[in-house]
Amino acid sequence: MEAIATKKLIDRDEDILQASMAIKSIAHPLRLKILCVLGDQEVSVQDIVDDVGTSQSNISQHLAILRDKGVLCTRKDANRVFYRISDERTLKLVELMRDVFCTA
Amino acid sequence: MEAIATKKLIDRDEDILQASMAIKSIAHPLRLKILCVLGDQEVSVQDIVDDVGTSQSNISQHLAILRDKGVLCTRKDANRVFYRISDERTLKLVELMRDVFCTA
DNA sequence: TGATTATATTTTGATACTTTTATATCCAAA
DNA sequence: TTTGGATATAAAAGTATCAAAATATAATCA
Repeated sequence: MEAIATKKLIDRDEDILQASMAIKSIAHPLRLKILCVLGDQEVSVQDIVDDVGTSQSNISQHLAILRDKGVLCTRKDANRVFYRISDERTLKLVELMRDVFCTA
Repeated sequence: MEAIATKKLIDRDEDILQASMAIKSIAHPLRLKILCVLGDQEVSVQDIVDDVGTSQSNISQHLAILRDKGVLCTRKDANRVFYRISDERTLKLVELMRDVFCTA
């Protein structure tokens, strides 16, 4: 019972695991909101805290998760840290998620 | 400190919650693999079990999660149930996830 | 009817995740 | 060199998720 004209999605289990872990880091309301607040810009932690609206500690921990998965990267300037989205295609991903899941 | 030319990603908290819940249902290795096995086809539970490789009960639980979030839909034929991906754009999403997160 | 195949649901114990609170570190300005 | 703002880390407590096992439902067949 083989597929006839199936597009290749992800075939290696290793890749499936890696992708699922990265997606998991995005699949939390606060972390998805962080991505939406960042957009294509560089934003300081304090500004993210103000926009997203939870404690600084909580934001910092969620930022660490996104950073550890490679979704975000940082630049330090004096005593402030600026976060931005590492790969601009991540924004396309968020837009597509919105199109598919938010237009009910 | 306002953004100047930021694209609108997801602005309503309600939409962010809905999107994050749907993504969360995909962000598990077995469930992502189920999507990859399905592709654009309709596949029976038993065939999914054979392809993905875990117990029938476990697959059924994961299918229920994807079904409840609207990612999958079903058709029953006699005593078998066939699953397919509800919205074909979900496949685009998986492809983009693969491109962004699996090409390191 | 009784047996068999296919799928779904419930329960349980373990593990992982999230939030909160408290504390620590880093850096610049005074 | 102390002070205060900004960020990170740690520990604790609450909550959610997971896989496995057992059980249940539903359709088919003998």
